[in-house]
Amino acid sequence: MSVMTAITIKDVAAEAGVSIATVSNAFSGRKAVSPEVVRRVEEAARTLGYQKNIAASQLRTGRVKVVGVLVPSLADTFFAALVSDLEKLAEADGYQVLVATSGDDAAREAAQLDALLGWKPSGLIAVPCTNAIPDTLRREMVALPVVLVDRIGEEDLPVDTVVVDNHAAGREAAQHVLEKGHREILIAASVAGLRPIAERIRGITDACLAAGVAPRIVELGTDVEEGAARLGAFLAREGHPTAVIATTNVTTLATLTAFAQAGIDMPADVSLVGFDDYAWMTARRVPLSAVRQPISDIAQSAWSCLMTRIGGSADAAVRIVLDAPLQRRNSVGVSRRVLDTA
Amino acid sequence: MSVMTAITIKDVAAEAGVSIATVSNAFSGRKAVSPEVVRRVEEAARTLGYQKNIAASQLRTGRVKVVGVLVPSLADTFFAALVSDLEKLAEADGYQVLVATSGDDAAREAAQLDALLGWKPSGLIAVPCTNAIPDTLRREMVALPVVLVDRIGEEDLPVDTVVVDNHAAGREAAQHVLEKGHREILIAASVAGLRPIAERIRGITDACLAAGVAPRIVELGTDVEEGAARLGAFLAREGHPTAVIATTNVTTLATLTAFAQAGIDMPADVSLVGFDDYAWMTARRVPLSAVRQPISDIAQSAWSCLMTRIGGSADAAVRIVLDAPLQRRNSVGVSRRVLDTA
DNA sequence: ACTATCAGGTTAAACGTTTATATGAGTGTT
DNA sequence: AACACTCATATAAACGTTTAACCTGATAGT
Repeated sequence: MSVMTAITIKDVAAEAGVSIATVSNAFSGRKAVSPEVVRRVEEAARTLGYQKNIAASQLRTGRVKVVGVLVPSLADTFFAALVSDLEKLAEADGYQVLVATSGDDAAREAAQLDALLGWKPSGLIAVPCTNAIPDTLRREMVALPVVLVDRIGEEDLPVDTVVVDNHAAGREAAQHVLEKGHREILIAASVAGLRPIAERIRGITDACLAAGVAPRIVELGTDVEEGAARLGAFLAREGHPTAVIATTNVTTLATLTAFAQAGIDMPADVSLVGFDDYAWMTARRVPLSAVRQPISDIAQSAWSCLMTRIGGSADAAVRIVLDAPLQRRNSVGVSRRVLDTA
Repeated sequence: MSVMTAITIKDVAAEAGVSIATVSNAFSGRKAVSPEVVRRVEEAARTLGYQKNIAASQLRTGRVKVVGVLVPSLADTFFAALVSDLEKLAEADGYQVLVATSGDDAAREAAQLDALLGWKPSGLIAVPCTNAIPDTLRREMVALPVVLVDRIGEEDLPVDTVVVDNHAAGREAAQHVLEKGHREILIAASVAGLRPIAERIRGITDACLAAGVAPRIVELGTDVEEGAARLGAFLAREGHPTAVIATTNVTTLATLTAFAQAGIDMPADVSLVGFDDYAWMTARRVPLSAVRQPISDIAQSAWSCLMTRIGGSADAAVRIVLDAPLQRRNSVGVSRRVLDTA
């Protein structure tokens, strides 16, 4: 065992007694190679433990089966699940996924994007962290297949987008609590400026206004602890609503935490509609009613858009809008107002 | 806008009126370049939107700031959180992370490992999906810095490992429920054959046996729905224990789901100690007592081991064992047996 | 029997970097 | 004025792969 230099196609060629071109052809199958030689090459590769150097390969061909995926955070279950699904789809198509997280910070997002692009991936799926599309990305969009997901701040983007019908989702959630007689409704938003959140809020507000009710809004941020503290303070200061609608899974958790800390019983004291749908929401004495984002459909749609573009399609950009249906469970009770008058 | 070929260092050199070597030096700083030229190069790069081709760079140098991370699944919060932490640490050190998931399938694991290794990363952090180390990995371990985390089936591996003291964690959980007077204890295991799970079970069993109690075990697998169904069936068939100790976050969720479905009140009817510690565990009327795995410490340890190895250390392999302390909250009640005799 | 085709193989060039080596222009020193 | 020395820049080779172009027999068609 000498200097331990990596095994290249050259070593395999020597071991199999053929030229390197033949080895390459034997692997890729682009040119006919006799079965006997293929066997020798494969055997040589196996005994030597040969691994193709992807960098060299991609340098030569200019293409590589890699797609970049950029999300705000893997600590948020929604994005982790999304990436997980994308990864499975990618694997099925023989692609490798390069994951980067922006941490909801525009500067980091730009830096991560640069790093990602350095790999010259064949495509990119991104959940921007703000409404603004980073410059690097905007420039790249014309040349590189890009699919934007979830946080889309602008209309008429020149790339495919996959979003959820946030307005409808908000409306449905609001209608549900309104039907149960609630009139004092609080919206537990994460960051109201974010487009999807703004849409959800608008959906809720529209439905409420149609029923002559004015909902209130509190911003809880993107951290559970912090959000619980803020909501706790709000409740102590402003008094309890009869129903809360949370607009993200993080605010749902923050709300539940605040309820637990303040000894608020759900749904007896306050009702709640959560957002997103995870196992922990049903693993409770009172299973949560929640707006279910169709994560695997989102992943599926984004992936097939990307594959179509990588396949060379130059069709006009499509905008896929998916439904986020309300899962009615037991966390929304009939309002006391209704019960009393009954 | 002609044929849209990517911008290379050559274009930058032409634009700045210098040679490509100077451009390279201007970026890397390995050789002195006059400030004026550096400025011109940077400006040229900016106006052209130049992005270094990492593949070419890595081909030439043989090194690249990338580490592979292989975990069983990103859908499991534990691994998602681990990857998230590793990603942050990597970014701080200027490394990119290549994520792959094995889906708890040995064949997929081997395939993903091959794909990962094709990038010739400078290191690898892996959570093997079974007790057995894949051959590819075993062969690579001598040349490539590797850190194994969590699922370690063998002792005396030639690489650094980071694990949790699972035996102690199990013991502590068991002692807690024993102290509260419980004698009918059920272990909700995921897959008893997995080394960390086996250790946890052994820890629980040892503590129980010392108290003259024989715990029972039920295997629930790695899926929440499935696990809840299995536990439901077990409970219906065998009757209720007074306390359940879950050995993973998934089995914790499965147990809670089964409790909710069967209308079992916790802790009045049955007590529970969960595993791992997430926001949803405290966002409840009865916050869960659970064994808290120190995820960020695990990530931190694994990362610094890897960096040391990449730095060239040839010290003997270290084995880092971290504590997983029990978080005592309200899901373990005093057993009825004790209450009655009091 | 001569040519066209084809299968199976080789040679060499190219991809975009980095870097060892060469070059050349200043700047002191003698 | 000749020399050594430094500093900034240029030239060219190398990394491991793919692939166009070329070569050699063998087979088939006329």
